Amino acid sequence: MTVSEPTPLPDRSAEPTAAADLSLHAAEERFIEAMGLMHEEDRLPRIAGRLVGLLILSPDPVRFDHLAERLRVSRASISTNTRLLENMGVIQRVTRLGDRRDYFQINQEPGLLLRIVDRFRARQASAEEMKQALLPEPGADGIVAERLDWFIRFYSTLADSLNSVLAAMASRDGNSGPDPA
Amino acid sequence: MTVSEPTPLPDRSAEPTAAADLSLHAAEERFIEAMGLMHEEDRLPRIAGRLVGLLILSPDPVRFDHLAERLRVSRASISTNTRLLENMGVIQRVTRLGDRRDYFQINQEPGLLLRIVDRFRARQASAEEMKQALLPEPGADGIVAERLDWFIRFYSTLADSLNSVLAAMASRDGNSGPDPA
DNA sequence: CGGTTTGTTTTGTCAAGACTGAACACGATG
DNA sequence: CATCGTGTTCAGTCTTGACAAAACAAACCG
Repeated sequence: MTVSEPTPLPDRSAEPTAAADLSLHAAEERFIEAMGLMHEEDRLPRIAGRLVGLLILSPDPVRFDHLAERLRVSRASISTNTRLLENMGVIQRVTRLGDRRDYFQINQEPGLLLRIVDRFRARQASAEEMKQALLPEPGADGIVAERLDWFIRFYSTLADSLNSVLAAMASRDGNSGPDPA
Repeated sequence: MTVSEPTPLPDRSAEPTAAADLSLHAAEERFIEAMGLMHEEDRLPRIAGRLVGLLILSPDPVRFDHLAERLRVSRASISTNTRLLENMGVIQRVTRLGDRRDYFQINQEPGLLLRIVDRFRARQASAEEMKQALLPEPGADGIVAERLDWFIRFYSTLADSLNSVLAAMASRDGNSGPDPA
């Protein structure tokens, strides 16, 4: 017999507070959906974004199958997207002695942001390459070179300032060690 | 009408094999394709990005049908995407007395960048809303609130610094008005 | 061993949307 | 008027990628 659920009772494995644990408040759902949409803008699967949202809101690591339940998606999707986020350094897989299930928690958020910096740098680099290629032909158009300069300056300044924001926040995080409650 | 060459050559304006005018150097093509990819990341059609790339490299306004030729796409696509970019304020349609064709030139680039700021602000707002909704329940988890704070602070700082970069570059641009050649 | 739990990979379906050719609108022009 | 030149809109095709179900793998248990 496959996964049989004849019992309508929520007698989950060991959680008496299961109801409070699995259901999501309206505001939480809104936040999670918003995160889904946001990450979709960044060309990540919507489920990946929802995963990030859910994990941000979860103080403790969340079990693999609970992720599937709470987001109401297939385990396959959870597997794919957790691995994706793990490789990007956005979330972290944690395990426990004597427990062969996987848990996940959010990382202190650099992953996604470094990605943004990379994108800016790529744009800068592309304009720089173009500028180089333009040099041999000086005659035609100073205006094009000017535009490329603007482009380069903008994206490099942007990437730099983003980096410094990141650094500042990282250092400020240093003191706020998560005290064991 | 701005003649692009000092015309030591006979008029070959209608010649499709006009090497200098219509064909793109390898570096130009690379740049244009890179711009296509970049804008695709920002959920704009690839052709729109190529259009931006081509117009950045074009000192003078480019004719509608030349856009289609040089990018080797249909006129329909040019129509759709030029209008899209026009509405976003990225490019500008210009016309000439006694000439019923449309020409296009790149704008001094604010359009796309303000868009980025908006996205950051949206993320900040979403986290702020969640933080508010979290307040009534003080008991559970200071760590979640901490994470949301981090999120909020990051994106607000980011949007601010981006804005100031934009402002700085705009003021430095003051001299480089669109000069009549 | 067979069976169970847990996560992964594969395969197929479906939707979104980019792009095109064709039809269209509309002014200019002979 | 018929026709051309110019750009727009519509309808259809085709690609891409997210997602789920099912098959699979591997560790564990009896």
